[in-house]
Amino acid sequence: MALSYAILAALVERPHSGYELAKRFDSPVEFVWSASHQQIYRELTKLEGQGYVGVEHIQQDSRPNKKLYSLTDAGKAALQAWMVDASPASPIKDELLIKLLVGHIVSREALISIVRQRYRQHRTHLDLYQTKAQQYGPAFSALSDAEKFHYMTLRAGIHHETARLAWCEDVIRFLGG
Amino acid sequence: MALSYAILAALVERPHSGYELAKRFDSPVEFVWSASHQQIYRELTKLEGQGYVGVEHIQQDSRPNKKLYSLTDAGKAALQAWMVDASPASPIKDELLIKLLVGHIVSREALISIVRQRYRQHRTHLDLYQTKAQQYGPAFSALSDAEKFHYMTLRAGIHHETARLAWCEDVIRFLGG
DNA sequence: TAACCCATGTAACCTGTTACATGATTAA
DNA sequence: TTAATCATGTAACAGGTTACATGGGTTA
Repeated sequence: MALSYAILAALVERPHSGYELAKRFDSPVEFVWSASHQQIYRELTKLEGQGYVGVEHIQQDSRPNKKLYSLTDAGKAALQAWMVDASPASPIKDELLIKLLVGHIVSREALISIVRQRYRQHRTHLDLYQTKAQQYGPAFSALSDAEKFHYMTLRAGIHHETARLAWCEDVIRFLGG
Repeated sequence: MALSYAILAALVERPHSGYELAKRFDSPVEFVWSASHQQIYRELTKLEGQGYVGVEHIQQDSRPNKKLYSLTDAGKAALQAWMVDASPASPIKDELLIKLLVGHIVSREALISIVRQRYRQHRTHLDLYQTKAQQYGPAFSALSDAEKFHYMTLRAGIHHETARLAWCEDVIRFLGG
């Protein structure tokens, strides 16, 4: 469900090929949603069948031909209708929590190691979000509406990674790392 | 994958029936993992086939008979082996982010409404986590190892909900709510 | 008498992951 | 010559959601 709307949302900005969408949905930090190219091609086929996206076949010489997908009026209307409904908070579902819950059945060293690895990942993600946020500059009011909204999604990433980092620090301190 | 290990982790504490597991995995805030009863019964069948859990059929008079599942040595070993592997951070995947990314195509009022609803949920969740955390009392060092580890998972919930709340506040301020 | 708790399941469907498959162009 | 980029897909499987199905005991 959400993936189709994430695709429609990406198409609000401009038309994309499946390949382009796949690249944008590739990294857990790049876009607001993530998915594999297999999922995206499957979903685009469905969205086309529903009339929510239109396709233009583009012939290319020195590159494979591609299909450019764009948002139809029906697609935009469906997206808007979905947007005004509530989105309940989803459960946390972090594997590390399972591991920590029964942490007493493995060695402290092993736990410290996996929490440290995770700490580094969140550090990297946070740096990425912060670098991107800085590109919006200090003059927030000078930004376009679309840019301001995009900035607010970056804020979510920053809050998220900061909280995860703080938790990893708590745990490492507790484990005596 | 993770669900099976979450079940094994719950069985570390004590044997459970499918119904009991389903109750513990029911709420997004109650346990470290969530799943429906359908998923749990399916998974238990698989875990039994793998020899990771054992079943005891319990006859009851004034209640339906039940099956008590407990962790086998093989199950515990599998859980331990899984626990020492790294758990990469998973993508954020919050529908609200999609909605905010293209927030300019719906009314501010609608956005404020859905963000406020979400804010209230995170408030409720945070209160729950904090109430539970207080039950561990101020004497952390007096707790058993298992209790300390459980407390650390509550800390994750507290960090998580606090971060989400802060983000909702950012967004509401931005939207002029 | 209605709703809830206990207790277990099947079936269909949707979403997400992993593996397989192809093939030209371009940059190191 | 090796790897990356562009570009599209199929197939099998695992994980998660929704709907359907049953039925006794307890509490309001």
